[in-house]
Amino acid sequence: MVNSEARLEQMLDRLRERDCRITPQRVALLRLLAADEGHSSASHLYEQLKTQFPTTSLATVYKTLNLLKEMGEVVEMGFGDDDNRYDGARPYPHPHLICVQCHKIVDTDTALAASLVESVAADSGYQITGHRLDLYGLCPECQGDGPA
Amino acid sequence: MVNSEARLEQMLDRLRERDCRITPQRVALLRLLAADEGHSSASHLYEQLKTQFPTTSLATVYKTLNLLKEMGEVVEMGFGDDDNRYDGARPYPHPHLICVQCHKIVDTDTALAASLVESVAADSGYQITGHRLDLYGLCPECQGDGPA
DNA sequence: GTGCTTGCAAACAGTTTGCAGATAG
DNA sequence: CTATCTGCAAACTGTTTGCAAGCAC
Repeated sequence: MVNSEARLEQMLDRLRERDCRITPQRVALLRLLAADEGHSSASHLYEQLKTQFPTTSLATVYKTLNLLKEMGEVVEMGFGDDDNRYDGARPYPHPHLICVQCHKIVDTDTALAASLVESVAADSGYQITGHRLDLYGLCPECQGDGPA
Repeated sequence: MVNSEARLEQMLDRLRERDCRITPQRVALLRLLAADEGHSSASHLYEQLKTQFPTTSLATVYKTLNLLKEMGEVVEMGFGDDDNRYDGARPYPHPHLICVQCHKIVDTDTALAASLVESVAADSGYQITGHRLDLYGLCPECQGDGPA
């Protein structure tokens, strides 16, 4: 797990590089993202921010999120049915484990992902630039609980 | 590539099993899905259907798509930014190659996907029920074309 | 002081739902 | 004949945009 304060500083630096203003709202949002409070959705992040900035709006959250996404500092994960989730702690492709019951999203890492990408790239002639790997299943806690 | 007529019949049988009515609109939609006209979106399928059924509506497309999804005969792929795509030719998890330029989606198969899933499952303690693997890149045709 | 940022509200797009008439079985 | 399906229109939800006031620099 990366140090979330270091990650926060890193994102702030990237914002400064781009001559973006460092507002308290942005710092608070970046802190949430850097701490990886569990691949939150925009509205979840908004709820958390409201405790510190009661007048903040979802639009601001989305604007900042889009800015970070453009900068490549945050990865947006879209699902058809659910709202999008944002991964700011580790903004590079890595497999996600998604619990189908509690909807928790966990990061993983495996060298196999890279070899899989290479192998498919070689077979297909595609020039691979990125990927997304989501594994759906029951997390250990939910296996004990039995179905809802 | 599977035989799309056979796949069509298979889907029709599954509908009959469930005592669902076989309407001309449904047959036409299933035919499009079975032929795998390139992981179409709902509105693309709708456009194609309109040439045969000028009065058809998007709602009907969605209703049938949701029915098939429930039955597990079609896989819905959601993206945050784009509309959802539907894969009816091969309704089981397999890696997709997605061209970042022409947005074409191609099916692939690799044994590595299965070993990757097993490996992560073993490491994590998750009971994996499904997965989704999308590789983004430039397809061979678009590599030649250069950037837009 | 300048102009980027905020936050409100309204606009937007894709998807879903309700319902009356049509139709498969 | 009856229950399901169709197709229209309206509702819904998550996301984006426009704009005036506020604030970082």
